[in-house]
Amino acid sequence: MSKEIGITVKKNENFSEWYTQVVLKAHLADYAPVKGLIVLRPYGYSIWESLKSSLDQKLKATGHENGFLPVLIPESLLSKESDHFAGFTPEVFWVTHSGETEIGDRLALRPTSEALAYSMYSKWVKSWRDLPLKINFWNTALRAEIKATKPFLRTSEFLWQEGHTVHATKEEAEQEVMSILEMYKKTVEEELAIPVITGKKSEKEKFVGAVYTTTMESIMPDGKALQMGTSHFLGQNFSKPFDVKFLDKQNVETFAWQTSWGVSWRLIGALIMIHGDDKGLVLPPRVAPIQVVIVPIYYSPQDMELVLSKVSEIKQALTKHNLRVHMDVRDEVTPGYKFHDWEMKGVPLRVEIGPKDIAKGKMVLVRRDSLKKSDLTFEDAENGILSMLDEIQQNLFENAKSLLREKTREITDFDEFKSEMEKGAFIYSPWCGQTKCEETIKESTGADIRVIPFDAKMQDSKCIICKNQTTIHAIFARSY
RNA sequence: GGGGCCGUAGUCUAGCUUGGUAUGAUACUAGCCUGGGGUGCUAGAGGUCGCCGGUUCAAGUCCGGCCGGCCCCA
Repeated sequence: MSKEIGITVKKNENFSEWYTQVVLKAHLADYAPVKGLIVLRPYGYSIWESLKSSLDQKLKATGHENGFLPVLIPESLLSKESDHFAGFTPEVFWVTHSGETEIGDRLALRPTSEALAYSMYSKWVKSWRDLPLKINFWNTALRAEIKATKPFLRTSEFLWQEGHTVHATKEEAEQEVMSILEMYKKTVEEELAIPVITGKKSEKEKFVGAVYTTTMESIMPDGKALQMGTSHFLGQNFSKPFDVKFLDKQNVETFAWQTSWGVSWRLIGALIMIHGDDKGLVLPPRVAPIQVVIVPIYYSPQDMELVLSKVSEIKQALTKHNLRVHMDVRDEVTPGYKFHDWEMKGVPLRVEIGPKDIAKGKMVLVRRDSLKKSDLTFEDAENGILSMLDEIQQNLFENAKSLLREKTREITDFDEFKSEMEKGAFIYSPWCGQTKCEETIKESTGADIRVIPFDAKMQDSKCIICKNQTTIHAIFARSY
């Protein structure tokens, strides 16, 4: 029937259009009236909630607390750290009036909260006993996107968390940077089933104001890289202008060492791109708002009663295991319609129960990842479904790892580099460490350094551009 | 950053060249029929034609500006 209900383009034929359709048609989000802003619908927000809850637990378990910061930051405060300010100012939204009255010190809608948070921290941190201070904020940030907006990937306001910590020593702060990055990696790999590569950003690509930035990066099916999260070592770059200092055990006034880090709903964008297929969204069970959908099938009122009571029984049994189960009892649409509908929405597992199944004592299971059908007896329902969900989660992760492998190359010759980059790839190449060579690559290929992986081991080699000796192995890619 | 395209009911769309307040489908509501891969019939309801201005007796249609969206190439 009407094909417009479903996804009308193939993922590998028009990736961009496919992505937009999945976001809208799976009811993840919709466009707001202002350019670059989206409304997150309950189905999309639920994914964010799962991700949030998983990360929040880990943060709390490691001594972080949540706080809340206001959205308006006076320009005078935002501009205190000059590099930081210069980096963000092109995309800041400004509030210039309250009612009809012009505001003298105009107010920024937070592009990030370092300035505001640290102006507060300077009041709260006086003694070594006040440290470490580890506060996380679940909020949104606003950065004006002039062109090329894309739901979840590039929006003028985005949901995220930003953590801001203060430490007595450099070592402790650097440990924090790494432990957060590891926490992010674990969360993304285990919950979203997306493998990431962790490492450092180059000087050119680091967070403005940071001493260095660590990052986790992944590659999308179209060959473009996506930054999945960052954790920054700020050193004393902010504690000095914002006066975050304390008296140490020797009664010496000392500037504190700081970190900041964040992940955003961009991760949902990655999830859509990595796992989705021609039929729509494919969700890993861990974050799926609905993990199991049960479609009852019946012809007569007698069958209806029989089927619905069996379906409720199964649903109840599964709910006891904390599974998110939905019973699709709509009678205005046919089973076939429901099958397509839930496939588009990416529900990991579908259960069909009709009179024939009840007669056989079995139900039909259909996996969203492979679309394979199988039987399961009612007695085995709970264990069978639990283990199949685990299998789906695993399988999605394995598929994503294969994608990453397929798209990764190791190249030392620049001509080969250029032709491979045209296809879209993660390219490991030796790099001398100079911004000049990095810029040459950017100009001629559009690719930049996504990450200098921690685990990239390389013999002494020659920079792909200037041929100077180096041991740095960087990953280059075009990016979102 | 550069270049194309688009905006009419919840959704998809005809009408625009050649001006006269709008076509069809789907979804929605009611009743029946159906139901294991996007059911069928009958009736009903649903519209500031993105916004503002201009031309005109008359603008969805022509002109200008703005807002919003999509795609392609750096």
